Amino acid sequence: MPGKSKEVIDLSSTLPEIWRMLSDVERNLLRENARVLNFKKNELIYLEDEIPKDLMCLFKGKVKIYKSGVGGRSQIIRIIRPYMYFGYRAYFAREPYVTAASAFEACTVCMIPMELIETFLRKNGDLAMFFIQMLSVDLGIADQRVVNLTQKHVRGRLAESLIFLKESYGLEEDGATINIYLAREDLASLSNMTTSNAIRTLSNFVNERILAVDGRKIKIIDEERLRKISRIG
Amino acid sequence: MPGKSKEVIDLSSTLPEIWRMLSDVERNLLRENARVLNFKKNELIYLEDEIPKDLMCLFKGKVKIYKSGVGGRSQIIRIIRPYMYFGYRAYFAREPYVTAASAFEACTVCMIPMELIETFLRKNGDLAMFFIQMLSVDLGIADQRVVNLTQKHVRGRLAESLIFLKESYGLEEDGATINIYLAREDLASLSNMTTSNAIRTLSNFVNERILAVDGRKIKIIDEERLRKISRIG
DNA sequence: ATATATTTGTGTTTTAGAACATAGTTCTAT
DNA sequence: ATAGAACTATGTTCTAAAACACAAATATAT
Repeated sequence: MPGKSKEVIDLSSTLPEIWRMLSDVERNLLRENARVLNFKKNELIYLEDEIPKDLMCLFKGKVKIYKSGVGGRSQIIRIIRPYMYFGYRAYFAREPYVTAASAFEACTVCMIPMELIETFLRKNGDLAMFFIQMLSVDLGIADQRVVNLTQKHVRGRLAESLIFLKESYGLEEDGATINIYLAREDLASLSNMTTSNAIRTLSNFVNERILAVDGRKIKIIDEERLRKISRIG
Repeated sequence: MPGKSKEVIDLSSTLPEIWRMLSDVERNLLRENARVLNFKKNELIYLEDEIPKDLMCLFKGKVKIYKSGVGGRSQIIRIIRPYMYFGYRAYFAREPYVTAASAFEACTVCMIPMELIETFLRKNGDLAMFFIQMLSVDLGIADQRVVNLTQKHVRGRLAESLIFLKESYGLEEDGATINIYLAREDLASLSNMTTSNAIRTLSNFVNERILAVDGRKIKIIDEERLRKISRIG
């Protein structure tokens, strides 16, 4: 069970886009209804086929949104970093979740009832546009992803995922190590390949001096080359 | 150049969802700004990298939304049937188009300036929710599509496309012929395979008495089996 | 601390589907 | 009506990536 935190959170700084658009009355309602939950590493946040109830905002940690495909093979659809919103699409579509979400590492998530969000945005054009824009951006990314995952070869797909991880979570103090430690299996599921192929292609990149790998730590040595591999597929 | 039609269109019946949600003043504005254009078969409606300006509603005909991928290989992202809206995602995301649209067959399209739509929905929660819901449904479909196109085999992907075409455009009077005539190349681009493979797999389905094919006419003989192939991949 | 499970790494085999080649057929334009 | 282009069909070859098999290295739990 996820732990319920009772500490006081300053929503004006953690949910700035939404907070800014609300009236005082609405802000009070938000404060009263928002809950903050903690999840342990690998804990499930929501499951496929569940009924969506909350808008979620990741305060701390890393989350993967994934889908189980043909023959149980799972596929990471997107990854969430702090202060990104998630979990609202299915509610708006009036559908159960078609994806699941779980914590890559210990997480803190703010949950806000979707009913509340919907009443807010029905009266607030700016808030409505905020969600419309997020959905539109995500839909564009999904369309792009269809082409990338189906047309690029394994090297291109892995290179792309590594760059994506770097842009999402940034680098450590050394200016080279990607700031997320994934299992090879997750790297594979993000790049639509088998685990063996992720391992093999990663070793190839190391031999070609594009990366340096130490367990789950991945250092980008030659980003230019990595980007080129991603581009040409 | 697409032809500009001067005939009077009854927007209350062609754009019922939007019309219903507007005030009289807004309806007049809509009438004054909506244009109806005709496109010939294979004519381009919009192009990748263009700046999106209009919400489009297909009144007549069939439209494909596609993306050119790695090495010029093009991929159909979705297909539009009458009274579906399209062309608005990129505007909302504040991006140029990342897809192109062209007419499978002669089309009539209603164009409404996006600025107008945005001002409407900023004041109208129901209209905002209408777009939020459309985007949310489409995003769910795109997520599902990523898994289907990457994990299913050619037979599964083609079977799925055929069922999708049937559900989108329906059957002819004989209750079996899919009501759209696509080139094998388009069938391939919809199912993420090469044209040769689309042709070959289609012939296999004919040999297995799942389909009957006469040129571009495709008859579904054994829908149950087709659905099973689509399901198991 | 030690047993058990999970993850990583590598070599080998198999296969689905792309690429290529060629020919027949059906549109389309003048 | 006829030439050229585009589409459809089928056989053959080739290759990327999956599937499988087995160690070795780590992590996790008792």
